Amino acid sequence: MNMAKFTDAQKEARRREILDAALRCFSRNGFHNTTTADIVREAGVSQGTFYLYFKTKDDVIAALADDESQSDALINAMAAAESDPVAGLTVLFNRHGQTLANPQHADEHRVAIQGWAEALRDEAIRKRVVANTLRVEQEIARLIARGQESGRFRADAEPQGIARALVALFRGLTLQSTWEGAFDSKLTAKTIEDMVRGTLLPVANATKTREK
Amino acid sequence: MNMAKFTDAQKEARRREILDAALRCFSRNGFHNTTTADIVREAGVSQGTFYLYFKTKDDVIAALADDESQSDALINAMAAAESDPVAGLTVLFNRHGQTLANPQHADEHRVAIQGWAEALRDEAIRKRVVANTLRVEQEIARLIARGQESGRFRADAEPQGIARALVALFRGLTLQSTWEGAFDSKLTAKTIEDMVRGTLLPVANATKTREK
Amino acid sequence: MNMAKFTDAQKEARRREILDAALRCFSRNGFHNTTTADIVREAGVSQGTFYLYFKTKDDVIAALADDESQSDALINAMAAAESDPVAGLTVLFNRHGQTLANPQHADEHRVAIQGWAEALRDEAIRKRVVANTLRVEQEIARLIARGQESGRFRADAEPQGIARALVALFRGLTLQSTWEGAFDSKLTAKTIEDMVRGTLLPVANATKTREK
Amino acid sequence: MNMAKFTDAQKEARRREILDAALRCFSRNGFHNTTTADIVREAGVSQGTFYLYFKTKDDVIAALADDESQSDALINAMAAAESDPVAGLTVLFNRHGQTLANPQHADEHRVAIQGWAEALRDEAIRKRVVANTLRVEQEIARLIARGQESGRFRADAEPQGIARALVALFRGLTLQSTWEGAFDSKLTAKTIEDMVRGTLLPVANATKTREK
DNA sequence: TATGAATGAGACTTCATTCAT
DNA sequence: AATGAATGAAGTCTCATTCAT
Repeated sequence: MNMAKFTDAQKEARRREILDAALRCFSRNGFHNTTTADIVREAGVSQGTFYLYFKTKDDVIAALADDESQSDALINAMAAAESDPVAGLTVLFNRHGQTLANPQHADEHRVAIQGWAEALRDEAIRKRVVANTLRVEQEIARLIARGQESGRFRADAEPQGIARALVALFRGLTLQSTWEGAFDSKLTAKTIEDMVRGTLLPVANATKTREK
Repeated sequence: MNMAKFTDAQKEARRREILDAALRCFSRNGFHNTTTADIVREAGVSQGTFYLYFKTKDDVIAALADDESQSDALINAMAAAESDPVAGLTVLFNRHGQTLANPQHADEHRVAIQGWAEALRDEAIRKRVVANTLRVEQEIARLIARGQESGRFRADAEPQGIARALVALFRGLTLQSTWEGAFDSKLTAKTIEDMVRGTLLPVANATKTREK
Repeated sequence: MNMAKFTDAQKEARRREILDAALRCFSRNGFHNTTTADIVREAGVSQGTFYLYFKTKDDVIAALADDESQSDALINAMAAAESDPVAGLTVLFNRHGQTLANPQHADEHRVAIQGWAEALRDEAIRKRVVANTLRVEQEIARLIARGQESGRFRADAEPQGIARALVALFRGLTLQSTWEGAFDSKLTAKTIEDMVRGTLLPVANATKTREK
Repeated sequence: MNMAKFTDAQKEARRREILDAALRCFSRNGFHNTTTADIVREAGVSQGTFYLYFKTKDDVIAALADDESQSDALINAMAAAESDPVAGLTVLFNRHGQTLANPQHADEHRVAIQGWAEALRDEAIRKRVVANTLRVEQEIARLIARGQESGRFRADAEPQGIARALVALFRGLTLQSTWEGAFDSKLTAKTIEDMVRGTLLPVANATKTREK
């Protein structure tokens, strides 16, 4: 017999196809109202093939949860790369605001929300989600700390608490923007900026900003 | 003739029992991993009885979504009742922070999160959740507006945007506190207060507070 | 305790109401797609009351099968009452043709057909239907025999066989007229008359008739 | 790639097995007292397999209704093939009489009767049954018309009406022969022949026949 | 006599997963 | 590596019937 007919890259590509198909299905109908039959139909493969790439249906959910982490991580990386922490935060906010308003990411958001619910009952998923949350929080806290070190952020702010609040805020906004078709991203962005400014910037700066 | 065998109150009580049982089950295993058999076992009634009080299993989910609305409404009512809008907001934050930390409300939060996911695919649930969101936002926005009228909040704040952000923030915190066993409510409460203060209070006040 | 609060007549009236309600329901949805809940709703009584008047749901079906017999019997009685057997048969045909075309009897026909199917699996119903069939056949055979005795029908006709064929014919026409909205009763009546004439009347008569 | 694991013929055979099993079950207990579990047990397949070949239980009923049509059509085809219309009718009568008396066809007749009842509430079935009825009527009417053209049948007979009456007659006889174990097919056949003769054959012929 | 809430067996159907080809 | 027919456990919901009031 000939072994390893397919390269790893080919196999990975196949896996991705199935994963993308699953994402679309899950977004449309939710995890539990999506059958493996739906997924394979959407992916254009057979039932048997599905099980060559995933051990169970829950496996797919977990794999998608990882994906989500990766995209978040990407955003963070970009933000952290900025040398100016204020600009870094701005990049972070804008990026996130854009994905909220961008219909192209709608599927991912819809599936992410379902993942949050799933995390309640699936230990593996929960661990991934929590770990991801902590990681993002650390990134943001570090940005804030750098801003404090450089004297541009108030020294008495709590990087940890603020970071956590910001992640929570983003998650909540994801919910709202996904439920409602329209989403006033400008108003929201302004509010967040105000909040962050009021909390992080020294009074003098804050005042100046307001007076603009 | 028409001697009502059971009063409406009795029937409502029965319904509540089933609803509470369902809440416990859903909290434990999630909507979709809870069978009607689980619910009736927990409630101590027969399968048939369940369908005497609910048309379908999804009906229970919707009913629970309503419940959630009611409890939120209660909180708001109390907050709005305060003559001092600043105190009103404080009541609101404390209340919410307490329920987050209170294990007694854990079931409700766990089910609420699942409801958010469910809202993505069930129009009826989505409408309820969105309507509830708007209602809460209005309440908070009104509190803020009253604070602005009395000159205690900055006039240039956007009540609507801030209210929306606060609701989002609360939702996100609900996620985090439910996933992680422990939740540093003190740090979180302080952060939120800071955020709100920095955003709402006039600079002079904000500064004073900070200096305390 | 006071016994016999209701007279038999009152009880019978109540029973009839339920029976009529059941007939309407069965006609609409068939025996098996009609629930006892449907029947009591249509009759305006409670579930419990239903079981005061009927032992089981099948009981209702049997009772309706009897009803059918009675109405058929009525028709026969009238036909038999005619002193002239030819006129008697004519009455019989016309009566039957009229009920086929009459929408008022539609429910009864629809339920009768279901009874035929039910007779296949329910011994009690089958016995009733067969007994009824035989009785009607006897009546018709007797009419024919009387016609033969008076010399108006051909002596070599087989009353038994013809009677049986006529009953079969009527049943088949019931099917067709019930399935199809419209029913050309005139053409059918003429055909039956021709058939009977050709079979029963002496050649001379038959010819004369034709020549008219 | 797309190596058809099973040929269409194999799949059709499997479908037939289930269909035949269903026929036996329906014949025994009726549509509504036959469970899908009964059918799959009789067919020797699993529940899941059943739903691989039929969308619902009602689907099976419809499929059987079609089968019935086909067998009837077969009979007609044979009758129509006869060059002599009188002989054609005879073939038709004999065929039908034989299946009535033949216990091998008992199941089909029992199920056919149930289909008649089912046609009252299921539009799809009704359409099939009515269409089938019309088709058979047309065939018979054509036979009669051919007989008239060749001068062997009376010119004043109404092919349409007679055909319709004959179909009705056959249906009614199916009922009777199915309810009662025994069925005097000889007497019945003779009666039908007499009826048809009396109606269709010219007087001279009719008389001659009688005198035989 | 009348009510209608309660019951629970059982019906239909779905679906994740397997395995022979 | 790929297929897709087969499986059967399990889920949701219905409904004839009972019984305490």
